[in-house]
Amino acid sequence: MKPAPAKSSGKAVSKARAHCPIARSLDSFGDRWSLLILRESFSGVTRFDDFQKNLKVSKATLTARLATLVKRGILRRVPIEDGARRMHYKLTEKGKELYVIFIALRQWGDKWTFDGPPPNAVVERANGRIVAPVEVRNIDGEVLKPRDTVLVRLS
Amino acid sequence: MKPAPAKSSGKAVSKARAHCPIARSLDSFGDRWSLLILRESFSGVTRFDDFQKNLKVSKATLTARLATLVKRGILRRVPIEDGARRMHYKLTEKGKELYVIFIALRQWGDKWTFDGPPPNAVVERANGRIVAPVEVRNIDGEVLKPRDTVLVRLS
DNA sequence: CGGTATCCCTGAAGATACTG
DNA sequence: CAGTATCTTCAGGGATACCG
Repeated sequence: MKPAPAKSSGKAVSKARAHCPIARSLDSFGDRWSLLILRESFSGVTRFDDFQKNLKVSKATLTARLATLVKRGILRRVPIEDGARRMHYKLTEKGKELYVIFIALRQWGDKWTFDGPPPNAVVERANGRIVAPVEVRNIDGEVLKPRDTVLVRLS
Repeated sequence: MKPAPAKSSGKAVSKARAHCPIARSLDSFGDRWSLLILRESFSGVTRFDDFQKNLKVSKATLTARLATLVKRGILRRVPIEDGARRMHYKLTEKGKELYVIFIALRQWGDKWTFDGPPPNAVVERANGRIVAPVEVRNIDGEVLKPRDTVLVRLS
């Protein structure tokens, strides 16, 4: 496929997106279904059918989203060794490093997007203690606020 | 008169989305433009025209996205006290708490979505030191990995 | 089981023009 | 400056049917 359909209209990637690591991140997994698929992945789901049953997504869409996530290197497609044509979709290292983002999104969503008290909590598996809110820290472990940091271009 | 209009097609919010704090988070600010607008907000931009010039977004779209962010309580619309009809769009507390998410998205995007070395880095304003990678920690400050945590429903 | 192949509908967003 | 209004295009995704 061509990377440049020219045709400026529509969903062409603007320069503002192309150079922004935040936009590039969400372009990698931030669409309607990919993050739900990845949420399932972090819960241990690996099979097409399980994704489909859990998410109630159409098969065509699921196929497309899984293919994209594989192409992006976030999931890996591995055949199950059982003689059948079954497939596993497993998180790559790149995918696993989305973990902190997902936890941060969860914490913010639980805190701010429900009317009542948060309906969920992330807890330690071993002892059930609530996980601390994710924070930005410097290399000394001190918590940083928005005004404490700035972006620099390296290239 | 249909008992269940259902009207399933299109972008209706599925149950999978409605109850998922991750999906709800991205539904709040994860669209094509909102996160770029918020990126600008974290850089100190507050005025319509500055958003428009920096992002090269159409005015209609910018108006719509700003309105949505205000409605969601992420931005606040405040008149500038200069006699003119100028407006500021400022981050609310809810908006400011997106900070850690944006930093995490930036770090992941810089690390994984460029072919060469990361083109950007988040550094401390005061001394230029690279900010540590955001991590998930328990209340004792110990770093947690995906297998160490689980989601529990409170309601 | 794990997909393809169509067909259709919808919403996001660009372009352009107009307004107080 | 800070929007509205209108028109159009386009990609995502549901529904449905089919396949090895």
